[in-house]
This record gives sequence, structure tokens and C-alpha cells, in this order.
Amino acid sequence: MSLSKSEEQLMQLLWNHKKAFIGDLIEGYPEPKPAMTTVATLLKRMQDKGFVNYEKIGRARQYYPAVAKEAYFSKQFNGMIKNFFNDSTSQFASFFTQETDMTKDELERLKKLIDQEIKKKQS
Amino acid sequence: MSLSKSEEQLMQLLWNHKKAFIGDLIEGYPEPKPAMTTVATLLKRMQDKGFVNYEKIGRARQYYPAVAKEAYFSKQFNGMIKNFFNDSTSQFASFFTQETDMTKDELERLKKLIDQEIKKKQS
DNA sequence: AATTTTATTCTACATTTGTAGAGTAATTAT
DNA sequence: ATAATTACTCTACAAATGTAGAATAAAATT
Repeated sequence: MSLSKSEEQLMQLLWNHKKAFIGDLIEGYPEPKPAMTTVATLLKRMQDKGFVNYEKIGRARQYYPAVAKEAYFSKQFNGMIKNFFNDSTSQFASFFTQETDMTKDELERLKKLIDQEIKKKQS
Repeated sequence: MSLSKSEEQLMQLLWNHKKAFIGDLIEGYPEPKPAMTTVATLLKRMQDKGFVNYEKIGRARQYYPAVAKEAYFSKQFNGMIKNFFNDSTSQFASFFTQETDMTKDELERLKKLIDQEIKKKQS
């Protein structure tokens, strides 16, 4: 079970807020903001799918993500690697390196990170 | 306009074949294979969306991708970078480096690629 | 020639997604 | 206290998606 486009958009808002009442989430939308009932429906569906939870604060609900952004992203990303790069992370990596729009400095920094990673694997 | 899940699955088959008759595509599916009319419907919708084209060969159609796999992937990928990493490619890169399951050797190779890329930017 | 297979179009229908009104209850501002 | 605001539930409905049968026609097979 995964999130639809507009559910994902709302999920982004929730990840940003970490905890939020429905009104806070609506404020996060650009104009034209959706009706509150629209957001309420989405939240309900997202609960059913297990991506959102809430805690009752007085009469209202404080919603929070039930799935971490990193975990969600990783899953999506790995799915793409599987489909587009034959499940080969390093095949993706070479594509990424070629196609990226990073500057020389950013690439240098990336190289350092990779070096650290290599050292870790030395163990 | 983008592809739905099952349209994307079919698109993968088409990218693999480069050119294919509907029968070839159906063979590419794992069991249980969908009905031919199902695939025909998907192909029609994909044409409407501009992702597929065909050439008439005798009575039948030889379908081919109207969008390259790389272009499609890039678009999807950049969308994710935008949403999950605040449009920062290098932020993604550091996440990727940390989370990747690549072996030491693969990382070494990646480092070389990055070096080449850095040299290119030297100009 | 008769039958089976392949491909296409048209139609159809259930499910999911996008969006929101009506109704209700609690809360806050006037 | 009265009115306005906030939040929730229920219901609804159009569009998109997943899936395929019926009808038809051409092509391949027996």
C-alpha cells in the first residue's frame, strides 16, 4: 500500500511539522488551499494505509507521521533502482554521476564522503 | 501527465523490447499474464498521454517508446529530489552515500567516476 | 475451406483518487 | 449568550486506474 500523489504532498507537510493539527497542515498548502474536509479525508485514508497516526489533544487530534521520511524515501528509491537499473545500485550511481548537475565543489565533498564510507567498510 | 503504476510496468517492457507487437509485450509479463484487451487499453491510454507510439506493420502495430527511459527516470528522480531533499542534489548524494549498500569495490569505482566528472568541470 | 490465433475497438464495471458539501459538536471571540 | 471558527464524520460524485468481455477482422494453421 502506498500513498497517492496528493496524499504524498500532505505527508510532506506532516513530515515538516512533525506534529500538527489539521489547521496547521492546511496553512502549509499554497493557494488555493484545499477545503478542510478534503484534508480530513486524505488524513483518514492515510491512517487506514498506516502512514499517519494521531494523539487526541482535548477535542482535536494532533497528527504525526507513522512512517519516517527517510524510510519512505528509501523504499520509493529502491523501487526505482529495481525497475530502472536492474536492481543495481552501482549502475544507478554511475548514471547519477554522469547526469548530475552538481558543481565541482559539491563533487569534491561527495568524494570525501565516499572515502569515509570506504574506510568504514575496511573493518 | 504521468504514467500510472501498471502503465509504468508496461512501459518497462516496451523499453526492454525497444519495438514490440502487443503479443511480445504480453509474453514479457510474469504469470498470471493480463488479458490482451487489458494491455491494449493500457497502450491506448499511454498513447494518449504521449508515452507510446506505433508504426503500422501490415495489419498489426509495432509499438515503441515515445519517451526514453533515461529521460523518464530523470524526471521522476528530480521530482523526488525536489520533494525529499529540498531540491538539493548534493543533499541527496550524501544521503545516498550513507545509506547505500554498495561494496567497497563499487564505492572505489564510483569514486573514480566522480573524479572524471570533476576533471570535466575543470574546463 | 474451416478453424484457430492474433490484434483492434468498443463497452463496461469495480476500485482508487481528488475534492468537497451538509451536518454536528466543541471552542473561541464578540 | 450569541456568533463565528475549528474539527470531525458521513456522504457524494467525477476522474483516473485496473481489468477484461463481446464483437470484429485479418492471418496463420490444419
